Amino acid sequence: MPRQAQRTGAQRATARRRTERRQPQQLRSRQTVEAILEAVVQLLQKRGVEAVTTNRVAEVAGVSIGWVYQYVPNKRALFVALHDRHVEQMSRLVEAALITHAADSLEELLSQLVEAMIDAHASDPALYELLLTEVPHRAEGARYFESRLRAALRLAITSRAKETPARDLERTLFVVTQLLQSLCHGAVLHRPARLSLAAAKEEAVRAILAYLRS
Amino acid sequence: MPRQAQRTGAQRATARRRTERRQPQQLRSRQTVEAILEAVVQLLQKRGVEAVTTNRVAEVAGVSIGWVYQYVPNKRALFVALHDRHVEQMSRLVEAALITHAADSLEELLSQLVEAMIDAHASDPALYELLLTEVPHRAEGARYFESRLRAALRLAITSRAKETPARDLERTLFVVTQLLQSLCHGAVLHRPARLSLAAAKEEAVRAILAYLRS
Amino acid sequence: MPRQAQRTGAQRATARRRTERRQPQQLRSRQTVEAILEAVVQLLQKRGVEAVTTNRVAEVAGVSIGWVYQYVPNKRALFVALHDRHVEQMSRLVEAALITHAADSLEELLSQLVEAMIDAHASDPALYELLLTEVPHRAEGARYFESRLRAALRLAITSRAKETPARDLERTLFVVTQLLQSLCHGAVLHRPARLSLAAAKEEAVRAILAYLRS
Amino acid sequence: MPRQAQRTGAQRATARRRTERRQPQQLRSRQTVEAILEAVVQLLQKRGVEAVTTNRVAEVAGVSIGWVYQYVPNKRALFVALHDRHVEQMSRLVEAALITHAADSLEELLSQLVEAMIDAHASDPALYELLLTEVPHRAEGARYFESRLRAALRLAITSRAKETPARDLERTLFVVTQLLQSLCHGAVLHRPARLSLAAAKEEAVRAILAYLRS
DNA sequence: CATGAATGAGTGTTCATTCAT
DNA sequence: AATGAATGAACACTCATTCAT
Repeated sequence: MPRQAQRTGAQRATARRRTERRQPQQLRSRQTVEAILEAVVQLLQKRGVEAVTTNRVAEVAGVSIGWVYQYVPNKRALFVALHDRHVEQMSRLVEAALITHAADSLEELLSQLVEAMIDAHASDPALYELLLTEVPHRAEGARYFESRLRAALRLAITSRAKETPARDLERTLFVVTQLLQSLCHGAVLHRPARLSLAAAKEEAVRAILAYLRS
Repeated sequence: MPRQAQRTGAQRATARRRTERRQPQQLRSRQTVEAILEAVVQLLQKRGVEAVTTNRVAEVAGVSIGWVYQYVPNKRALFVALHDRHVEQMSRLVEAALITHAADSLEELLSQLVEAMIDAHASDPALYELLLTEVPHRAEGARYFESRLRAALRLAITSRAKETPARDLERTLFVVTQLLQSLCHGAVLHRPARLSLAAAKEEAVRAILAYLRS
Repeated sequence: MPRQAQRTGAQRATARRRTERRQPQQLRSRQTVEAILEAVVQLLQKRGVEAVTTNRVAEVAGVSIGWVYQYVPNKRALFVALHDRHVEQMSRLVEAALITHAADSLEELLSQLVEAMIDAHASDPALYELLLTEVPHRAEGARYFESRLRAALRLAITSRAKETPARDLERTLFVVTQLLQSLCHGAVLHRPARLSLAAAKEEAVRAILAYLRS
Repeated sequence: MPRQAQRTGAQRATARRRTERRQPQQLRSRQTVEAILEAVVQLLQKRGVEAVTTNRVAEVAGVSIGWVYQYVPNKRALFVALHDRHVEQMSRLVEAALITHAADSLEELLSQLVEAMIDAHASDPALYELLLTEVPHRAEGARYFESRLRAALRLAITSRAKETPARDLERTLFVVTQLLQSLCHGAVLHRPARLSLAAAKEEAVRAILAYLRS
């Protein structure tokens, strides 16, 4: 993830206590940030974006408002952190799948990738939608995710050169990255009622393969 | 787009004076709304979402704040209207292309569609990105656009049955709708530096055709 | 009623058209004011004080907002006029009873007075209470009513000198005026659940007579 | 006075920190509320109801507007609190007199009651009048005061049974409550110029006794 | 470290009032 | 005469943020 202006506050705070109990503090702050983000999610789910106020977040997280400002420089950073966390989770998912199925066929790998990405969102589509539509977010986050996804796919495709006709890799990666994302995203959020989730997954893989093999 | 509660105020006012000056009033209010939305866009571009306050919008639009509230019931509706307008423009674009190229091949049609959709956003990518990331919007808008796009594509595909192998239309439409959107959207906003816009367009068409012909 | 700054607007308007159609105009404006006040009452009853806005009053009265301002200089005057109308109605009631029962005993007269005043309010106690508690009103109105009531009672008592022991008339009138008002008012608005309206009326007369005869 | 929703905020805040600084906090909030109400009174006296805006109240009270909203949920509650405070003061006055003069005759007690109630208002009749005519208030407040006054008078009268002929207590209490209130109220606000305050007091007692002994 | 009392700038919105037609 | 479109001052209220303790 690119350097974040928003983390500066927390970083400064951390810098201040370089010498002693560094590790425990790290853990502590990680946990605190996690609790805070969880509070944001809870408020988002139960009461919508409008209900997300810094004071309420602190209350739900069970910490004081002052403590929140030790880790998060301002409200916006709260949302940014939320998106970043999501991006990080998704990236890890993708990378894990890539490694786990390094020996499998492209079809198998894509199938697993689609499965993982869809399932990650399907557990709470409403929250995911809220995140995309109502919670302000830097496009940067999405771009960062795409760059990691692209890197992963580059590896996946180049290491399986024989399965696909040789073509401009840059173009291919751009397209595959978009397809993978939009088909998973669409399967969860915009799938027509008459299309089952399983069918959507199947078709997503089909589409990507069709492109790669063309 | 589904009927909008937000327009009701103006509609009621118009309804009251059935007989005289109907057209002028219609135009007037249409123009006013347009001026207001333009003011929102301007503020968005020049000073970001945070700067969009109802009073500022009125000022920039050159109307009184009271007048704004005659046409827009609250701030949120301002953003909704902005998204709706965008969705409407895009829908018209798609439908126009469909009709204009009714006699052309699928490849030609898709090519034109991609061209039109990309160009529509490429004029001000920053604004488009802002709209998607920072300006809160009901997912409904996107879903409505997709339904119109899907309807258009259904027509395009079924009327060219011989060009593509027969397959589950529902699945096909779902996929093509996603591909078209994400490839255009991605070409404008997430295209890697090394990929030209023209190349992205070309590759988008390639990808969709590859899927359709598979 | 003392000269009212609030009527000035209407008076000016009337003065402007001295020469022609004087009578019809008079009637017209009287009716308009009446319609306006009726609209205020309606809004008061159905939706509370907060709902009474000049624009809504005009709408309910079926006249234009500009037309309202021809007769009522500002919102406050609307409330003042409402109170004034009420005071006028009550005053007339008292005076009519006085004249109608000029030949009757003091007891009979008081009985009729109490009956009339209570009945006048009992038809819509809620509205009456709203008028007293929520609708701002100059104390002047109440004082004016008291002065007319006092004058009426002076006539009633002095003309029946033999029925009561001679005493300081000023004191007597002050007390009787207060008793009559508060007992009627109280009978309608503050009567304990276990006390019937009839009993309250009876007891009111009893109390006033007891004082007068003491 | 019935439990007030308006106080809940402060109460909850106090409850949260059970162990320490309880008393100071209590005092603090009590003082703050008092300062706020005093500010309302000041604005009322000097500039009228229209001048009472929440921001101005905060300013005059010497606290921040945010702080005001910690104790008072909305503007209306400000007025309600003002009335409640007044009702509470009057009730205490009545009850204190009742106890102080428990051993005295009914005449003496009534005399003291009248004295106390009139003096309480006579210090600033204009403010009192404003409160009744311009400051919106729930009728509930008045009813609550009457119920406390009635309870006090019930005790006073039943404990002096030999002084008055036995009669329907409910009726008697209703009447005496009204008389006491209206004569005191009237003595302060509606007394004719030619009647001294002392005379009004005297006559008030006379009237109540006359009724009780009849 | 950690708190949470206190702040007050800034917001969305209303509605009394005017005045060109 | 009569309208009602248009105004914009003013308001109630919120909430991100600070800082003394």
